[in-house]
Amino acid sequence: MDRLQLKQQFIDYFNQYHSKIDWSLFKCEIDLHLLKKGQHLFQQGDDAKRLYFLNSGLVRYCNVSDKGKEYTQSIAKAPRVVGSTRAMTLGTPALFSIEAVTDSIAISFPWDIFYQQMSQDLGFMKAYATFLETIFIQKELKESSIIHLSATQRYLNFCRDFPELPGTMPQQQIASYIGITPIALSRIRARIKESAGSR
Amino acid sequence: MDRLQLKQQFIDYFNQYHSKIDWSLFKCEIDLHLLKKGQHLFQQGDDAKRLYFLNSGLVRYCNVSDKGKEYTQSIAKAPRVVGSTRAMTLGTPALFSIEAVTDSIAISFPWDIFYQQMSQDLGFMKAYATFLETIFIQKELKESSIIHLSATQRYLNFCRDFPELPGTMPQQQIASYIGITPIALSRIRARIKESAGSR
DNA sequence: ATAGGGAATTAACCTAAGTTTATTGGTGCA
DNA sequence: TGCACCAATAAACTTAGGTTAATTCCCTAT
Repeated sequence: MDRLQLKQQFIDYFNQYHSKIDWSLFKCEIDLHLLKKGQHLFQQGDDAKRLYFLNSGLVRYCNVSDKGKEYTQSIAKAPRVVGSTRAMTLGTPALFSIEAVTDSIAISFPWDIFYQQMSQDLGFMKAYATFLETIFIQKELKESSIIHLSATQRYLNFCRDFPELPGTMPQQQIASYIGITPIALSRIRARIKESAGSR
Repeated sequence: MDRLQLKQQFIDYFNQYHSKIDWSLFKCEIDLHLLKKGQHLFQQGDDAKRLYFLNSGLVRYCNVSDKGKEYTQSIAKAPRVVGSTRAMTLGTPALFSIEAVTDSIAISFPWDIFYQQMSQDLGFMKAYATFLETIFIQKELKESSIIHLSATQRYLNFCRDFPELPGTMPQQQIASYIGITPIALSRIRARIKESAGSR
């Protein structure tokens, strides 16, 4: 799998959002990231001014609060654009790390150079806007689920949305995605199993 | 205050995100909304395919869950673009209502016509992308505050972010913004007052 | 083969917030 | 003037989830 192919996967992915993008503007240099499970694309606090494209694998966005609580904000499956919108656009340090849940492959390029080149193209901007709309809507839904649903229901939804993950991903990380402690998740799983058995 | 002035306020607002927007493309018809406190721009479940611009006043985005829990997702002060990104772009019914917290003035136009006209212009698309980046980042921060902070801390932050609102806005609504019941908020306020008195 | 370390489970206890119900306090309206 | 209604508070009780600590299980490295 060479760089050209990886780059083409990125282009194919973005074309999905808008078909008329002038990719001849895209000239910036590409970095390659081969991640082993547990390795990071970048860490909370870094200047994460690059745009990453996850060619294969699975990553999670996680951040640690002042009090040391770890929280998995988001889980992203390839193929997908990943990175910190905030860090890229405002130039502030990233508020989360991106960590490989499974071995993963990604490419990246400096956001400001890439954006400068591509923002000349209307097609790209339309695609980018659609991408932003999509991730915004996802965030709204996640917020709503945190507010309105119980931890049990959020776990069941997690199993529905990522059926391949329970078993693969450590339960601590699943718990942190749901917003609870691993102990609470363990209790919830026990209760689910029990009520399934008694039926 | 006539329509032309209200439209100009919208244009000024958007120019803030990008200065080179070709507003001659903007030809669609404008509706005017004069809202008394408590009235709605649209309601949860409506086809909210319009973009609204809040010229003056204050609104809240609120949604009611299956179980009848009300939650205030967001509070917007004029001048600001408001509306449901999801309902506009996907054409699905709105998941929240927009309600005037104080008497407010807004204008609106059909999103699809507006977008079709304005998306011809690169400057507009850059402004729109920047707008989306901004609201996405705000959502990320709100999610983080829900997960990592206690209700008490979220209340204190609310008072910091909207110093004019405690006293103006009913406490039920403040509670629903923080994600707790009015009873819980009342308890929290009592505890704060008490610990302030004992100091 | 075994010792050590992390992951998951379980139990006991604690705390924040929800629920129910009752009381107080304004505000508007007859 | 007083009634009615809603907002806010308060008290009593329940519950979900956090915290601490002990136990088991499994995997890896020696």
